[in-house]
Amino acid sequence: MEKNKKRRLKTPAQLKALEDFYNDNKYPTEEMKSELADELELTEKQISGWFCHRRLKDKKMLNDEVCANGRQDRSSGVIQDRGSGLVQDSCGSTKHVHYRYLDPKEVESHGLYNHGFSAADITYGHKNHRYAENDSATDNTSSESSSSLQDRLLCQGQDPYDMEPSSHVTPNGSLLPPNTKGANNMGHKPSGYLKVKGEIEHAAITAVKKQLGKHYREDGPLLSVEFDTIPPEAFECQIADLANEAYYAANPALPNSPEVSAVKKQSSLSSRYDSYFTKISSQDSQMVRDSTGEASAYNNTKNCRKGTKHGFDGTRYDSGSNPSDHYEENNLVVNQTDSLLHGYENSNLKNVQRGEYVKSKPSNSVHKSQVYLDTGERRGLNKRMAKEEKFDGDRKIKKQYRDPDEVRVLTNEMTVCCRDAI
DNA sequence: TTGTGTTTTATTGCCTCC
DNA sequence: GGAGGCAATAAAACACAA
Repeated sequence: MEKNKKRRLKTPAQLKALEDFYNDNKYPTEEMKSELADELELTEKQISGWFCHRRLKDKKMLNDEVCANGRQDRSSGVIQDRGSGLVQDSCGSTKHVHYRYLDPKEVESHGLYNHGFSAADITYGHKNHRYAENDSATDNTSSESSSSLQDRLLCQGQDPYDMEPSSHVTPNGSLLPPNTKGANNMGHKPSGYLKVKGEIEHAAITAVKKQLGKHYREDGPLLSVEFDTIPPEAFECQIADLANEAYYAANPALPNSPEVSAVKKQSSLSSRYDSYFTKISSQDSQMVRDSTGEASAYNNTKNCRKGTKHGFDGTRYDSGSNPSDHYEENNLVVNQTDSLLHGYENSNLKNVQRGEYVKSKPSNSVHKSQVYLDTGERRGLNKRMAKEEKFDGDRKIKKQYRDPDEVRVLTNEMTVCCRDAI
């Protein structure tokens, strides 16, 4: 007690090691803690405490982000619809509400269908603050596999906010329970009826709505209504096909779209690319020297995370040096300038598949960083974020002017590896 | 330099699970 | 009942504006 009377700050090296370890495993075992304690010359108690507080911090940031995002969605007129049943009251506090107050039709009429699954949902977990980014650079195998948010993020493929209906719908169309793990990670744990209504039913409604596409009509029947068996010739109407074509043309990423098979093919491949690019980018951030020959000084934990972003920058360079390679494979026309300006979004293949949506609504991750930095709500965080943003920005500039040969090398590496993956 | 706000660390109590 | 985790709290350390 006497010794610990005055708390001691962890050294940067200790923090780095702890963060690294935390990114790999949020819940270390006794042996791990012991090893870590030995390595870092700390007590197991300190290690346990640090991990405990670190988890709390993650959780807190997660909640903050949910609130911030909720406010933003609200201000843009979009009702919260993330399968969690979250809405916000007039004070901005987050609440779980009974579903009867959240009419799916009303949700749709507010543009959920057209915009609700935009980048906001896809990149919702893509935190902008420092710890969130960190997690994106590692394979999170922990029990929470949360975000950090998990975000959690691009390379994890397990975004707690990623409520892609496809993950809830089996090939035969039956609905599976949503990823409750992800729901738990939201930091809001409704119980009993609300839990069922909020997590399962809403995800089901969302999935059905997405499958129905424009055929989901405001004046249509309730989703729970059972119908008589439809005669086999019922779907032979050409008008329906025409309608489908028109709609699919505008929404190539819809599950029912004729292009969906191609997109799906890309999807499975993309996820592999995503994870590989993450690894590459992680290595990239550690190994690649910039054009000035200056060794990268960013190979600490934080910047491994940032490496994820830059990893996508790498893919962006790839697509930039040969614009046709990347996007044409997806049968999507993406403005090259746009891809450079919004490279992070567009280079995320998940988002590319939803290019229309991404373009229709700015990325939430971008929004969030702006909100945080502009409003000054979180002063301390903002200060640090601003510093890191600046740091990151400088780095971006450096990377943008990196020797193209290096980019080419990376591109080739990726190509080879992707070929292997195939 | 000082006051204030934020972050980090340590402690404690409660809860859940085995 | 013990172990581990979570949440609340206190206080030191830190950052920054006036």
